Amino acid sequence: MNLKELASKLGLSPTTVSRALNGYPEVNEATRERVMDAAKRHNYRPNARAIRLATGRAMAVGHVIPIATRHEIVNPVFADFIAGAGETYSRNDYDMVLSVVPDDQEEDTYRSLKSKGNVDGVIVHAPKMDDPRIGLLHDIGLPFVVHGRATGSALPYSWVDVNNRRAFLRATEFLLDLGHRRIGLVNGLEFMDFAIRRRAGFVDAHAARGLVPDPEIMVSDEMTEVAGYRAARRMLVLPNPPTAFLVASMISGMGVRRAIDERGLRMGRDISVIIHDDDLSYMKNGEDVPIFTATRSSVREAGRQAAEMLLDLIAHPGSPPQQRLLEAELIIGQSTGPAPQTSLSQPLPAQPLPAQPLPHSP
Amino acid sequence: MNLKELASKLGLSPTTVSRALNGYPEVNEATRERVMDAAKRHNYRPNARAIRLATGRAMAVGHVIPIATRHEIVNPVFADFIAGAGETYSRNDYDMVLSVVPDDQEEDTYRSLKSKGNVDGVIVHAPKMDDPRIGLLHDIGLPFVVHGRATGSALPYSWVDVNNRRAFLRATEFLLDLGHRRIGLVNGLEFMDFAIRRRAGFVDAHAARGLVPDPEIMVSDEMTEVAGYRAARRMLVLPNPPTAFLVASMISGMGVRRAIDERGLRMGRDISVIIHDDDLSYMKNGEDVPIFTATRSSVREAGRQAAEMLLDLIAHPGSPPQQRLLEAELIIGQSTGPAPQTSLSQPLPAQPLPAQPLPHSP
DNA sequence: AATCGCGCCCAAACCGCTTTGGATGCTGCA
DNA sequence: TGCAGCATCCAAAGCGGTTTGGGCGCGATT
Repeated sequence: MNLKELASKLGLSPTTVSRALNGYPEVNEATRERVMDAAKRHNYRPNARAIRLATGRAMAVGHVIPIATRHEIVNPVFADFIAGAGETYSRNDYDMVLSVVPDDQEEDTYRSLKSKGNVDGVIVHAPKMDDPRIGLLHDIGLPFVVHGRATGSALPYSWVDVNNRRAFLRATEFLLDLGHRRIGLVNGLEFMDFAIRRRAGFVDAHAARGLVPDPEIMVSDEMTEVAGYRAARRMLVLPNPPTAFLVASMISGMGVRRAIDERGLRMGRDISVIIHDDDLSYMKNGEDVPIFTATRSSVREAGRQAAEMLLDLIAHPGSPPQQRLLEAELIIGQSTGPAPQTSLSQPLPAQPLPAQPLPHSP
Repeated sequence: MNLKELASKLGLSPTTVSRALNGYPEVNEATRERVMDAAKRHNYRPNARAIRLATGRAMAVGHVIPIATRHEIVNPVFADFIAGAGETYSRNDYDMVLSVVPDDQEEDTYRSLKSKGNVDGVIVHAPKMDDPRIGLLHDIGLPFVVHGRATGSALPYSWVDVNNRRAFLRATEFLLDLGHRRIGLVNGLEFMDFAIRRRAGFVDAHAARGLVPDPEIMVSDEMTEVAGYRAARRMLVLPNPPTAFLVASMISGMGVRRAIDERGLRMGRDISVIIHDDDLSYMKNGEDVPIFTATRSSVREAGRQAAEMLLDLIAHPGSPPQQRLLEAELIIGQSTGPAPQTSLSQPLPAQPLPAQPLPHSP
């Protein structure tokens, strides 16, 4: 059932039917109702391909996911962001198209998306310092919103980001207020923009009290359970181990907790831990009471907002770039407490460590 | 730069240019090269919207992701599956469109995808017993491949699945061979097809040796860290606790491990654990040596194969349904060992449990 | 010499919508 | 009465490709 058939069935021209369905004023209300009714009865749904060609709009938004042989973007955070953005798209009758491409083809994918007209705009994921994608998208004139920011980028651009610096600043202050003076930082990879900002917040909070954090207990690595475990493990066997950890993610935090457990220490009593919680739908930080004290910010909500911003940009071409900075809240859980009075610098009566290679901090 | 412009620049008709670029035989080889060359020089890329309308094909595959207020499909496994499927699509110049919709709109979404012509086929995720989507898609004539199977479905349909029953059968046998007689099952939600099959494998392995597993130590719940922790915790305080656990996922396994650590037990020595490992890209089961003994099967590879199957189905309409059963391999890690000689039924000199509500098995 | 077949190319129809540019008839006002 | 103005509808031209149905020239066949 297409427009022409429906029109002839109604004894009307395709023009009028099209206008009736799309709410144009130059059609009699009685006629419109008749058309609407017939459309529903015959289950008519206009062909999306024809609409796209006729209007010149793709009614679709792209997300490019580079696949590397090394560490991948395809991470749990990404999935939840996509879910949030997807909600917005389907509410607005937009399609979400995902392009999973080898990372050396990412640039060409954006060019192709634009020139083939597959999408009206894109979301840029996981920005790095001086991210080249911003200049590229600006050049080819494809509307975009960055999830995060790209420090060092000269051009203005639209973004939605969490105030990562402030979040880690506050978390660090909270630990300092509890009396902790040696805080281990288990950060994400510090060529990622968000990790850079978190580190800055961590350092600044120290600096504000005349302290300088020890580089020995600041680690930058992938946000996996194993990496978190290794980082914490290494720090805990130092002569002067940290009394608290600030950790980049829930998953890393589980690794940190494992290292703590393994040493026979008790999280929240012997060692405090604060994580960043992206509020993932399938990885809740506890149910009624939070397990970890955390800086929390819903990445799903960020997805919704980024998508809304992009649709707005698409609807109003030539409008200036928009920005939105979301604040993380500090959730107090069971993993933090006052710094222990007794020095932990003496070897603990803990279980011997199982034989495993001890990686060094990168 | 569109076809017409390119044609006039070459002094050819659009017909010939189109044919030259698409490899049709009725064009002189010299002419073809001239066209190819000009297309490259002018960076001509045919408009996807026009192609779709003209050919009547969407050149796109849909994935519908229902969003529930309760437990969500948007899980880590899903993300990796998507990544695998996405690789296949982009290699074949297909788009992947994700529809994130409230779960009560899932059916209408499939209808709409079909009648509006957005996609040429869909992948069905997370099949349940007697899944109604199979009948629906069959009725509306939209090609589809199911990731998993739907026990009880009468119609034949295409699917890609892991041999979940066999995987858990072998894992259970392995534990029984090690002398374990009380094995706790920490399963996924048992209205999901894969969880039903895993349970069957677990039960069948017992039955083959004349054993009947104790329902008291078989739990079905979400595959989260917290749920895994709670399930294991509850079983470990039983008068007759299990000496081994068979666990549905890596994340659940981390919760189980936490419960074990908390009791002061040592995984692999006091308690054995086998998990199912979906081989997620960002959640590796160790690096050189596996942490957990595991039944491993790459969900990403399943995504690739499901996508390939679907594209084949689309390319050959009317061809019979295809099926593909992937076998999981049993990876021996550090989390399993012989059943302890001494009975664990006596209360252990472990740390007291922190006050927390003890949920009962559903 | 007439015809056939083939290689090569083109004009035009078509895909299913939107949108421009009228056409028609009726009302209201000078 | 004449005409502008408005409400309502339609024919046709697009969007940018693909595909059908020839057309033309030339060597080979009869």
